[in-house]
Amino acid sequence: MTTPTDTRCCPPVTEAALDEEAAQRLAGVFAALGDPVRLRLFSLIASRPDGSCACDLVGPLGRSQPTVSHHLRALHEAGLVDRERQGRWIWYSVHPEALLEAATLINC
Amino acid sequence: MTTPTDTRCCPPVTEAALDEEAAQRLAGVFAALGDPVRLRLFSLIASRPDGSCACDLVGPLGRSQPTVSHHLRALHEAGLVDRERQGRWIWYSVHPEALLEAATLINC
DNA sequence: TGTCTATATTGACAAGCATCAATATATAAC
DNA sequence: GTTATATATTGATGCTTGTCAATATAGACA
Repeated sequence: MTTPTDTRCCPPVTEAALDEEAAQRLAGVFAALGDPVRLRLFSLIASRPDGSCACDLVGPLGRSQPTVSHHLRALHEAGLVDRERQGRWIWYSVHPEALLEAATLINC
Repeated sequence: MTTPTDTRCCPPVTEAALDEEAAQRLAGVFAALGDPVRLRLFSLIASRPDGSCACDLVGPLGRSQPTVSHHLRALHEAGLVDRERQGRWIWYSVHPEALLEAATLINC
């Protein structure tokens, strides 16, 4: 059983100013979405219900494989995507918590 | 008379992948929120119903006046805040459209 | 006019980041 | 074992960005 609510979640930005610690954490999430290539990458993963194989993410972006891998790592470290090995492939899928907190903040 | 709805608004990220043009535009909004100082700055403005005088935004952030002015310009250029001169002071307030589109995208 | 105050701009610097080619690692299949 | 494929890491490069001190701009008021 998991906790139903994220205890770190902040109220909408219209209700209270952020403290430094929350700003640091949430800015990391927004920064991860703040690059056009990475945002498209994230949207490619999110738009497939079961996630995406990394091998399917290189072509559509017009960037080299190392660059895509670098961005996937950034999304993962920001808490936005999960990765799971499946044989020779690695499967990426949305990790909803970070996205939820970010959405809650700006959902006014 | 202004258009009542923003025709550029995108469906949630779980429904469709972004094209390059939309990714460019939305990444700009997320990038503006992707710095801790700027995110706190934005939250300070957003948490006051009538907006904030720039003069009230320098103190709480622990940054120099030029740095705060620089970040205010970044928020304004990203479409996140409006500015309005009121005598000797300049009033900043949330410009909801860009925030709405960003929130719609990640509100899953 | 001149002075005071609020805000913006300029210029410089260091740190960070997006990108790629080359290489490494890891799994699968033979 | 070897070979092939998928992904990650390393190292280098050029561009961007956050920051401040110094300066400029612009409005208010005497």
